[in-house]
Amino acid sequence: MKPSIPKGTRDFLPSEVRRRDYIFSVIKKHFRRFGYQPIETPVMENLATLTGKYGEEGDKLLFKVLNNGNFLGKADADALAAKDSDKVLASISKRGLRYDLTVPFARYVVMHQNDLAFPFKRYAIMPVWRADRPQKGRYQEFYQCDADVVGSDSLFYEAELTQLLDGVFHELGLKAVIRLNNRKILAGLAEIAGMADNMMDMTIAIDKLDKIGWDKVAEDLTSRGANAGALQVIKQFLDAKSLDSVAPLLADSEIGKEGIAELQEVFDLIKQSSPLPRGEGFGEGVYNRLEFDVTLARGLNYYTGAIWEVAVDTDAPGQENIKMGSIAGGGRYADLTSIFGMKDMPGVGVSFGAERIYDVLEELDAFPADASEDLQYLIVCLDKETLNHGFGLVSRLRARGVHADLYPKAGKLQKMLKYADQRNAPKVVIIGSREAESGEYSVKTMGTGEQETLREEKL
RNA sequence: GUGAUUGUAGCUCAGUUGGUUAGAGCGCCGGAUUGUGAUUCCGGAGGUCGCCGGUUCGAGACCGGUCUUUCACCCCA
Repeated sequence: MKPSIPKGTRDFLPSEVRRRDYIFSVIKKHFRRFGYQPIETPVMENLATLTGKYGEEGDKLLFKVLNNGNFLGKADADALAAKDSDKVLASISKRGLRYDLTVPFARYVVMHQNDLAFPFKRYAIMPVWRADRPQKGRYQEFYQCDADVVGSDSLFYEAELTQLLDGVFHELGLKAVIRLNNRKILAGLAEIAGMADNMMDMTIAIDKLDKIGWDKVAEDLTSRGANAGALQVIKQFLDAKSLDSVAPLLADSEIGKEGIAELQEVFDLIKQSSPLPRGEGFGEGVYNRLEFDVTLARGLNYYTGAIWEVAVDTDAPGQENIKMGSIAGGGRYADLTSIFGMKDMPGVGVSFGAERIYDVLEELDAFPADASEDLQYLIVCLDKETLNHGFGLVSRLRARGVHADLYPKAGKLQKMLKYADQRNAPKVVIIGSREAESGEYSVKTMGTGEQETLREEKL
């Protein structure tokens, strides 16, 4: 049979895995730096845990796991006869693959509340699955890197998560633009525009402003039930670029004013407490561009306060041609655990899209050189008699912590050097009868082709 | 889920209005060079033309279906 893998999934070569590990390790380092602790949850959750958490669209994108055994025998016969997939589902599938890391985390917090100290800060770097139609930068299996804190509504966390986002992209050498908004501001807008009942529709429409322009957004809004008065209010709102100019427009909305105050506090905190060296960054207290963006809506239903979205800064030199959606995002959710029976447990978190970050770094050729190199020495032997000597040498080098490998057959040097080249070995130790006798090894540096004679202690 | 798009050697791709034995570059293997890779020269191997069906005397090419790729929606990392 012809080998293949499912749509939207990928295999990774060793060099790719090393570079992915590099991204994960940078992100993990910053998670830990900010006091987040690792947890793990199963790749499968009970389907009931997942359904209804991501909206109607999200439910369609859940991967369902078929029950074991004679699942059709136990299926809802009426629904089956009627070919009603949605209805028959409950009787043939009780598990599903996780769609993100946040909902399983909420479930985890509720189940382990007695073992956790609140505020509880956790991170997780794990794959998630979505039955979406694949595109570039969009896969059915991909990793998310999440940091969340639950059990506090302190705005310090909004500030520190912004610093965390900033720190990761700074270390990765990627210029990013971090956009920040607050759902309460959007709620306030919906209120004064008379669209409080369909705020979701409104935010989805205005989220597309920079992509399709105001005229199309207005069209979209109208089809979603906005009248002329509402359009005017929204237009005026979207034209206000700064927090200061938005604030007066929300003077009549309690929730809107709250959102403004919260965001202002977050920006102030970040600026006042900035650890940046003098002259770094854009004057907002972080390395990357940090902006208030009133058009930022983000899809996930459960966000209630701050929302982030991070994109590649295409104004930065060398990054002009990068076309990629958001590479990180997040937000505050007032109430994610109550559906699992735990009240008053606000949370806030961010998520890094490692796959997209990989694609961007690849396109920018921004991976550090040593991210694709692992082996330090390859040992090659010219004849059978010296092979055992070579195995002794490689064993002693490994015992010292040196990354070393042995070519397992005596063969033509030509072939063995070619193998060393493919293995990306920076140095090759050549053992022939001369070297085995004297203990003076010929060591070739592959990059330059130069060769020197060294004793074992010098390796 | 809707509408497009792609698939030929390990990789990137040619392949004329349907016509003999499907090609190139790179890579791979062997040799020039039995102690020197990445550069040079010579030789060689490698194909179910994504898959299934149809039209035809004849299909890599045309038609239908299906899978996959990419893209726009929807939504999202």
